[in-house]
Amino acid sequence: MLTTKPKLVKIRSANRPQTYGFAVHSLKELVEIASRKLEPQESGNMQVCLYEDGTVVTEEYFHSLPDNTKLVLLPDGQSWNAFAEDIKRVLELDRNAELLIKTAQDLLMDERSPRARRILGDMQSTLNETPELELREDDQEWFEGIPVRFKTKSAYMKHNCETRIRGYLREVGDYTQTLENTRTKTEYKKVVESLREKLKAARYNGSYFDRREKDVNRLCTERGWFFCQGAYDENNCSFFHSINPYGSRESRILFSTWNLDHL
DNA sequence: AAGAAGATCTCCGAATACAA
DNA sequence: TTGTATTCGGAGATCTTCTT
Repeated sequence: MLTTKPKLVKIRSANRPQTYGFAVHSLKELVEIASRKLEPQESGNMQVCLYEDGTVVTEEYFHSLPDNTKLVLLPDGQSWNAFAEDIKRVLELDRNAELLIKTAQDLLMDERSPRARRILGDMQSTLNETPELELREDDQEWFEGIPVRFKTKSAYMKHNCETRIRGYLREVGDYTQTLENTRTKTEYKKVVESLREKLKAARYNGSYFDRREKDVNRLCTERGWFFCQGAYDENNCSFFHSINPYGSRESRILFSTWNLDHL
């Protein structure tokens, strides 16, 4: 019996990144053995797509593929988006962080396009952030320029919030002088006084920036992420603005320009 | 004369420094 | 710890100058 040369392919399932190599004589054969190996629990019909762009592979097309083409096995009708898969891989930060930083650095060296440089630069600095560190002794760079009495990031952020709120309050108080009408003026003063007492009782809401606080008291996540809440007349931010001032000195400084309401 | 480019002014929020 | 004055930098508005 004449045996034709088998086709060599690499194939993975849609759900798992592990790739397997097979040597087969037809697409039909590939679907059979790959299904058994990769998706033994799937009972429905399966199809094969190109990993690269999701093109569905037919029997005829299969024979024209070069050896070692990367393929994906998935249920009939389901489409494959390699781009989404690549992004997902990049986002598996914990597993890939070091490799990613190195790769981004290398690419950045040769990259000329400003847009690509920006994306790579952002990625690199985001990956380099160390929000998990909390103590001054562990992240001295973060504390550069901050009085020595602050030993933890959270304590400083809390203080930072208090002074900010006091600043706002002061501004509101200063506005009194611009009022002409005496009755309005006294009423306004009363409101400001009441506001002052309430804020004082609430310790100037320092807990807003303190990630050690209970969920209801803080505006950030337990890791220190703040999300833009959208403009004052909207319920959320359509741009998904976010920042973690606990991550790096730069983010901490940048955060001081944040108003959390889009301005 | 019109539009582009540059310079200047003004306002605001936050940082900083200092006092109480 | 809290309050206050000063400084700094960014951003927008406005005015001025330059170019065509």
